Amino acid sequence: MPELPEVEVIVRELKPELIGEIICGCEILWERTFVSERGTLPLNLIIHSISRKGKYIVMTLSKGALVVHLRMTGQLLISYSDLLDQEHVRLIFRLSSGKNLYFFDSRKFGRIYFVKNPEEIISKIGIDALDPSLSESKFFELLGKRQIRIKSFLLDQRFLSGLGNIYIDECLFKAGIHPETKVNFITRRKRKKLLSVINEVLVGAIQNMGTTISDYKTTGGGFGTNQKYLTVYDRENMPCLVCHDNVRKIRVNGRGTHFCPTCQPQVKEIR
DNA sequence: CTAATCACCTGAAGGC
DNA sequence: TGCCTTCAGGTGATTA
Repeated sequence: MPELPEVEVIVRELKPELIGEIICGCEILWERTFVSERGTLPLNLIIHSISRKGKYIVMTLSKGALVVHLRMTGQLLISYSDLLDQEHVRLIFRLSSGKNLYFFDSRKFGRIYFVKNPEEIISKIGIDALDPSLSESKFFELLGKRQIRIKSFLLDQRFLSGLGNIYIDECLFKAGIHPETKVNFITRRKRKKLLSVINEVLVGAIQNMGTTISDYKTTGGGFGTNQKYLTVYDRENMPCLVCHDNVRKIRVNGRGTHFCPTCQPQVKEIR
């Protein structure tokens, strides 16, 4: 569930804790969590910088980089105490200051890659949804004349990265676009609206420290509050907060998709 | 190009 | 209580 805002909050919390630290130990408790050519992490590398692209966390080291994807249930938590006996610990980095960086992940989907160059991973995904260089014209160009449904487009990280199921439903509601609308049927006006809504929704969610539905926790162990402000996600059969029509739930690309049939009318396709 | 399905995993929730 | 089924959703691979 961590999407762009949750990952951004985690990155902001990790920075002051980890930059300058030396990784002096790495214990892998679930093999598939850690991916690298050698299968192990060279020790005594310094953490130089921490950044994010889409839902990936990038930690550049004095040699190579760690790239983390939390997928559904991954959590990065920092603790001085020994949490080895806790459930769902998949990997532990021991740091020079005595701190430990724990990777928890109940569903084991999360991955930590060690690569020479983070571009090996992050060049495969599209521009970050909050990248300042994402102009209207660039966004319009990405949308283009695709026949794909808008929800599928936003789920596909190769076009625009960072949005996941929850924020996509929220953005499409606020932009008044039905999730099954084919991209090429979205007017210029609506495209413009969609981009500004994506910005508002993501920035707002970061201010609220993310959305905690089930597993998400910040690195400090805190919870987000953005779930209090969700308008359609997980509100099936509840009244729309704008028009009081019932929120509907359908499946798009196998994902539960929530929308208001009145605020997000289905576009009549010509021909 | 687009879409559907499955695989990867576990825990929570619902039905009986 | 308890067993069984379904659902949750990020991504990649495979198939239609």
